[in-house]
Amino acid sequence: MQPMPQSSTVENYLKAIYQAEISQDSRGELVPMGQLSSALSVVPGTATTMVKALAETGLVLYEPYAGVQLTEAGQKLAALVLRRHRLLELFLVKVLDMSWDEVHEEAERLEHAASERLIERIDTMLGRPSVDPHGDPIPDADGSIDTPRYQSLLTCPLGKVLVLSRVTNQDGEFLRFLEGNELTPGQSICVENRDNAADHVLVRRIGSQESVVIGMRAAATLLVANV
Amino acid sequence: MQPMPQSSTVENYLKAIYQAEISQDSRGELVPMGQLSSALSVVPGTATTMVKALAETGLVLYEPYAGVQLTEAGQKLAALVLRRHRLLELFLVKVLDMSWDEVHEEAERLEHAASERLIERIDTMLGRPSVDPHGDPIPDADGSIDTPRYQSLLTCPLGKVLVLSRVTNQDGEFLRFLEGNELTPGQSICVENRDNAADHVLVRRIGSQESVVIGMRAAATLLVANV
DNA sequence: GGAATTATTTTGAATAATCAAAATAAATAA
DNA sequence: TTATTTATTTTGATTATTCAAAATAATTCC
Repeated sequence: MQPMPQSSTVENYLKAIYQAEISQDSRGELVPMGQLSSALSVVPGTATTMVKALAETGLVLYEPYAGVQLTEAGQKLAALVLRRHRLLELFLVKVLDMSWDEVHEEAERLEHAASERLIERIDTMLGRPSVDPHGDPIPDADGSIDTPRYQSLLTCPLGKVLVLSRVTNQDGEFLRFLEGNELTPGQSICVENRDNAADHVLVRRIGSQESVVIGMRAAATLLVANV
Repeated sequence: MQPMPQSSTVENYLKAIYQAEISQDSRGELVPMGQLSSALSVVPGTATTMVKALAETGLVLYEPYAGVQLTEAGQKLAALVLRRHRLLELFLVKVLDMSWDEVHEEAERLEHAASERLIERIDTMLGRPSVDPHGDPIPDADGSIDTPRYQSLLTCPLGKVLVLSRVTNQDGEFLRFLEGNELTPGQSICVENRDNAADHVLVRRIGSQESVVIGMRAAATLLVANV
């Protein structure tokens, strides 16, 4: 276990592995190199090299040809990066009045520059919030995170009033589309129909007459909770 | 003139050259490599190498064995880095309630991560301020800066009521010392005595009974204006 | 003005992060 | 199970930034 490097590159690798791990349908699985390298937009060989170095420092476990997995220490660091990211996003939206479709990129850079001290201030100022503007849960200062198991628009019951709770898709274009239709976290909605042939779902915001057609791919990123 | 790199290293070099240039007693002088390398805490050879690369991009003019100087383009970029730094400092103090002795380091990192867009928001929110918490002038968005010519505690008249306007020393220890004695920008003060033999000056804040003894080295960093 | 000192540049090497492309292993299909 | 396809790893280079130490230029000091 080597002295741990602390570059933004390392933080980005840990974050990517972390997010791949939690989005894995079945838990406890190794993240394959191909998935990691494309998440980070590097060629596969680069990811292999980097992950081997990370393994030296004890932040990840690496199994050749199988994949990579965070250790306890790696998980904690990754959660803290995510914490910084999400608190910054919320801060930019609430305090600086930026729009939710532009804060992701900004936070992507600031998360590596903001000190623990600054993040603490922001957390306090925002009243220790539990989710960011996209409904993503914010890890607390010791790295623990509470991730509610939501259903997506693809799996939730039809015709029932539900609360749109989380959007796991940072694409600015898509977020502006949602905002334009008032489909933002906290809104009550109802899935009126799901058409597999047409590959889309029909969503209506409670209080609106119009329903919105969303492709299945995109609909999978909209998560809902019971009222 | 090559495609311009845009790393935080480049920004730090430009900023250091810029600040060396304006603190130069006589203007229009080249900044020697030794001065630059020690400002950046790198060995002289490193500064030479980097400056030669910067010269390729057209951001600086380099004369071997003489020194370096910013071009028009380099000046503008440096001013924008300084703008980001100073707006961030003020923002951290005003909005996040951080203390003026801790914001320098924080801004030192954030200045390379904050987008023009974010800086614009901050500038607006703060009401387009002209100086940061240390009284350092904030360049505007097109890189122009208005630097009033202040006198220091070493050159100002004795026994006259003056306004402490700027502190050109970011050392946290020193700033806490000043704050402890309420010697912060905006306060009215008076230099009661200057003792060359003892290498110190005697300053009194108007409204206080006690006067404070400050060494000449440090006193040179306190700048004052007429009331 | 030549010797000693100081500043600057050069050279050679190191580290972090990356890519391209060849080599290899694993998975899939026939 | 052999051949093919796909994923992963290795190898050799490259770029940015840095340092140590040798070489060189400039300055200062009798």
